Amino acid sequence: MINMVQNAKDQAAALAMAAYQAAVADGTLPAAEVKTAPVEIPKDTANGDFTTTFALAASKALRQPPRSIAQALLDHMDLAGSYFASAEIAGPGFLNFRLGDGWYAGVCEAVEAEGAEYGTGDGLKGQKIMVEFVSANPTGPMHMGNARGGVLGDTLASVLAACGADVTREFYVNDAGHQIDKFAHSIDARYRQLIQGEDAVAFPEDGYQGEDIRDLAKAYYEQNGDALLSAPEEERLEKLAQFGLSVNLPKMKSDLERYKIRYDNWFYESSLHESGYVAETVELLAARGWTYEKDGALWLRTADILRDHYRRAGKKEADIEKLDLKDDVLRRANGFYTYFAADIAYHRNKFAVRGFDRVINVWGADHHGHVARLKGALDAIGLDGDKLDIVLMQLVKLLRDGEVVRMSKRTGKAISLSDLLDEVSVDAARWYFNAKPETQMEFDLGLAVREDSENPIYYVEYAHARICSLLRALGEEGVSVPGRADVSLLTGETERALMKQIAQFCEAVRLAARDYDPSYINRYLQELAGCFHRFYTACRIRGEEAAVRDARLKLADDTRVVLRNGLKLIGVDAPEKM
RNA sequence: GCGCCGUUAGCUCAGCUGGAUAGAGCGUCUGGCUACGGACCAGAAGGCCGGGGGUUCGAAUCCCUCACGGCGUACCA
Repeated sequence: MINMVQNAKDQAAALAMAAYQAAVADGTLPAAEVKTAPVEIPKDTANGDFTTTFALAASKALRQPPRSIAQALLDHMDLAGSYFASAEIAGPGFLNFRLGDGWYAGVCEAVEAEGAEYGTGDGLKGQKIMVEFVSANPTGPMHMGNARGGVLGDTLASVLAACGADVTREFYVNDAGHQIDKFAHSIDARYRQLIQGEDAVAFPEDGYQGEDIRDLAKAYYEQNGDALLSAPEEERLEKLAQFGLSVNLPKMKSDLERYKIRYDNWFYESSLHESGYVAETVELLAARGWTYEKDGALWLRTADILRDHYRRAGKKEADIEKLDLKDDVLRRANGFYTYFAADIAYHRNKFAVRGFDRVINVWGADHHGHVARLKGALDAIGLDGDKLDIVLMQLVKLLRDGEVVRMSKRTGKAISLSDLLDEVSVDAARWYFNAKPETQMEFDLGLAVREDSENPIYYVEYAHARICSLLRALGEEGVSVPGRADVSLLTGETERALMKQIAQFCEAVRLAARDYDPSYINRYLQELAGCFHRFYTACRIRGEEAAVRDARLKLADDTRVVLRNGLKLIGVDAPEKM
């Protein structure tokens, strides 16, 4: 992994520190406890390519005005053999560095050397990480929230893998518990209505109203007739639930694959119940003294667990009281375990059985109340809740021509993921939904088409297609991309800006992984495409003198590689023609 | 009530661990190839960064407070 931005930052910091030491040695500056020199990239290139605020930050400790410190640094600085061609003092005491030819050459060499690997790193090497995302209830079609969570989780997994992590993508199938029960009762009612008439059978008040439930009942009836009608209720529900899942799960898988999402593992909640792992986990909590019985149910002392946790974190007692912490039921009076109990078991399995170093869950923000208690429960069974990271994603507000559309599965009026993909291209949807997790998004179906043509994805894809077209045109004239080119010929503003942007790719990947925010890649690519379009407008390639032509051609090809790498990271095609 | 997230240009959103004159896209307006793809480029207009305090050389960024919006506060998941 070659990160020329980081290299330059490190070098600028080292140069500043060396200059400071030299200035101390000859008495120009007083000795003081000084940390490393902070290095930043100025927004305006008129202020150099890199800058250090050393003089500003150290002014107080050294008891000298920033500009005189900066002058002393400059007087004691030796740029020979460095990436930098010059340094100068500006403003209140910034020390600005300007990059030399060697650095730019290094950027192009890095792309040349690493190719499809360019941008990847090893910062997370050796880390076994799980990203669990979507995990939608298999009781109905996936909705817009899943469209967002799907992109976020999948792309986050890609970004982490690009940083060297050993990543597993997982879908948790909630094929047990109350929701499935409701699902079964709903299909059962529709099935009986089908045979005995709508009026003869009451539909459960809290049942799933959707048309898809009727379809499932009808499909079962067409395949198996009315024999089930005379079976005991328990058997009927069991059979119908299994039938429903056998239809819905493959549909979910294929919808997700259409969305270019493939999981390494589909984990079934039912397996945790069947193996006794849920019961065992609850017993473990009981053995450690974290449970008690009340009203026939088994409760977890969540309030105590969290109170301890907040105390350790230094939260004020009065603030803890205000939280009004409550305990949770693990096993109902009827003997069934709650979803929470299963979830604790599931996460225990992730760490204790499968040995993940870190587990990331992408959740809708409506689940945020669940975060602290799940982490707390993991602590309570002797695991480390801090190894579980929850990415809370704000929900997508669905509008149709400015009016809010309810996303509930119960009403059956939700717009499903597959409906969405019928209206908008997969790439456009993937680009659009790859936004910062905490921003609330609005998605207006009435504007979906306009949204599509305005989508910046086309700006980025166009840059890639343009380069490919250029390479084709030159190839037909017998001109191919040179192995090596003299990058020092590329001194134009747009050329240098493009090379600097290419160098930034490693940073974009690193930040996306650090912040669990893969939308860094979108913004980066948009900027890269912009740099390329400006370069392309300002600089001709075809017909230029051979050395210049080759250097520019090389730069265009490097851009193509980075565009392709970046688009691949977010699961969007890099078209050669549009 | 308590808690989490948010509030930046007409709209959708950036702004990395506090840094120089707050940015981009869309929309509006004005320009730009007989030349490698005009799905492009250049320029203009458009901002008390929700309000008010505080911290310091320096705040959109950190702290406090208020307002507004979304969400949560289940023997649902």
